[in-house]
Amino acid sequence: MNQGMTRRNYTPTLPELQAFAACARQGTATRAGAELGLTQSAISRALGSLEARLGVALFHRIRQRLALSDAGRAFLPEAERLLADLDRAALTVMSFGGHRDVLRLACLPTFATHWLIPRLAGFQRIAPGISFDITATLTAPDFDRDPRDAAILRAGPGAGATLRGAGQDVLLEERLIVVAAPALLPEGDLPGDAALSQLPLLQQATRPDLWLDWFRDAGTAPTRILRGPRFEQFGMVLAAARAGLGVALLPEVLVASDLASGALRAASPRSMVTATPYVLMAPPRSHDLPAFTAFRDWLLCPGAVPPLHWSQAAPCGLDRPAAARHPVAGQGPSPQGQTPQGQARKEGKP
Amino acid sequence: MNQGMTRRNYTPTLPELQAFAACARQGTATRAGAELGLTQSAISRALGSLEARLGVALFHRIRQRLALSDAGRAFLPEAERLLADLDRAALTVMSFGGHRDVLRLACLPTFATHWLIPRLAGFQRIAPGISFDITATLTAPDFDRDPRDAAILRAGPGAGATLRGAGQDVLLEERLIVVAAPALLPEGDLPGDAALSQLPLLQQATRPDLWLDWFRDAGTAPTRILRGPRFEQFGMVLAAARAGLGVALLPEVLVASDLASGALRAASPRSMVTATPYVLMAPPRSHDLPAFTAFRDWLLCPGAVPPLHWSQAAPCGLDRPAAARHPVAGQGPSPQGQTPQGQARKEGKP
DNA sequence: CAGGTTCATGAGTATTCCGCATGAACCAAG
DNA sequence: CTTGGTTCATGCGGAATACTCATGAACCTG
Repeated sequence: MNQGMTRRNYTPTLPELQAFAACARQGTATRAGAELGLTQSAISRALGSLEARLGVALFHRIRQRLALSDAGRAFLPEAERLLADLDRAALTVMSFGGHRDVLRLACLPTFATHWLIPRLAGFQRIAPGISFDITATLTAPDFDRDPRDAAILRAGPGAGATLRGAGQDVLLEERLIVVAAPALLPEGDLPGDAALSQLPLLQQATRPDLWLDWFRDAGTAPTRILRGPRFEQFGMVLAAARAGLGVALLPEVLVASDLASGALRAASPRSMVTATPYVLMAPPRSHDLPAFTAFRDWLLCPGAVPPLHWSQAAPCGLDRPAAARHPVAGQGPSPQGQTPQGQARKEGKP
Repeated sequence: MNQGMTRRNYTPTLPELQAFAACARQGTATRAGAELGLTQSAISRALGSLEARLGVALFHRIRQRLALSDAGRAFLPEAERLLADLDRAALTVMSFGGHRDVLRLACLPTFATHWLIPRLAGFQRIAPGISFDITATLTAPDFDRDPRDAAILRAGPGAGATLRGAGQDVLLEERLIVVAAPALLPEGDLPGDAALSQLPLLQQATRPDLWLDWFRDAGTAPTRILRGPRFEQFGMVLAAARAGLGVALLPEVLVASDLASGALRAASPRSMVTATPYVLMAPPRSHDLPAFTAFRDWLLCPGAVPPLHWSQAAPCGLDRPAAARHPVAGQGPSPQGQTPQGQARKEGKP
């Protein structure tokens, strides 16, 4: 095999390390392959090759699953750190060069984790010369001081001078739905609002009014609505819902994969669209960066951002029904921590 | 190219990193190739490939030399650390490897150096899953407090409670012979005892009576016998003999290879067997360790411990004429520093 | 039982890594 | 100046690596 150079026989190859890390994350070689865009066969071989090379069983084969051995558990953080360091070192040195672009984005954390990052592989295929430096934020950056090229947040009023002159492109609306772990829901039809309010309602501390808006027409007492475990981010609320701690009101785009896998179920036929869609915002200087313009074009193109369970022939836009095509200049975003103004639109049966 | 997996296009390959680091060290691709066992061509390509991948010139080509660029200078420590970390991580996880047992032995230092360790390769071939941790000692370990699994010392009376309950297996007798560097010996027949006593006699400080025992029947004055350079261990005595400092009385098993190579010659046709053979001693708990029982079986098997110049077809036991098969329980060893009790048996012509 | 999922592995394919040979540039000695 | 040696870059070809498709065995569910 292409060990290359005079590497000692025990030195792992990068494909082996990647296969190992993906198997550890996914629990099966088949799913690791799906994550890495390879076949189960390639993963199985790479893993077997690595184990033979090191003379250690990194996984126990338990029926049709891969369970980390003690050695594998010890090796995993090392392998993941090595892979991350290698990427970081390359990106760092690339900043010396004029021919590679690093696009620096700020993004709402849960949206980055659950929507943006899983889709970036698609953009990489289109533009392999562009890489990313993504930081989490709840507030819009001051583009005059902050070196970041763009931010993905929810649009909204306010934010003062921080977005002077920054343009905004609407990516998708924030459609909220009610979900819960299947064990928490009664069998049969979906519960009505009255029944829902009897269940523990998971609270998002930075969006305290969401449940109030949801139950506006139900006449439910506010004290009851606001009672329930409280979490600071949507990501935490999502985890609590999965754990069966209660019923959650979450953006649909963040729970698509959990709904598909059955970890969560819709708990109401209704949904609620807020007045603050997700937007890409950027200062005028960013429009001079080829990396940014390529990224923006891709995000806004109706066929460019596939659903998470992407396949070659899948039509695009299934999770982006109505993306705006023109920037809304001068309008500030409402960070996740601010109460949205205006009436949230309701959908579904009242 | 064999990028492997779904690595981003900018992620360097290991051959590239190695070529880069070697060029930085050597200053030319040709010398880097020599260091890595490759041709200049392979190095040049790998380096060019890495630079193209990162979009950065890592070296300036100055006439016929490679000089690190600023980017290259920044990248070098990262690259070297990554390569080192990768090796270290692999070695670390390998230490979990394959059901390996570590057998902890204490052993007389010169016996370990000259007899045991040179023969361990043979045992490794039989039991590759067992490795060793060998420490030097002149005294028997207290197996109740000491974590060591076994010890190889000379048997003898005394030693009190340290060996309570420890079993002993005789490995081989201590047969002493007189040797010297060839240049120190007269031509022709071996010298008699009278002539020997005229030569400097190398003294073993922890075994002061050995020469007295040797010359018991010769009527040589004790003062003359005990005159000569004095050393604390047999290993030092052996080195002094090789250096031609004098005549040495040493265990035959420790000088076999020097006799074979001609560095030393027998200086007397006689030999003297002491009452304190080499023994393997171990507490009862060690008999529950598969590694120990395997080692003990190997040591005690008549065909298992070959002479140092071992070959596939060589009959075993040539240097172990009479190994005891049963443990001598409760009998303490005499450390090398103690005077043996009882009359040493004499062999050869008187 | 049938149907689906999983891992391991044979056989074959595409790509990477590398060696040999060569040309151009550079350097030192005569 | 010429000659001989050293260096880097690159064409061409071969061996090894990384991977896919297909298949069998084991496992799981209805």
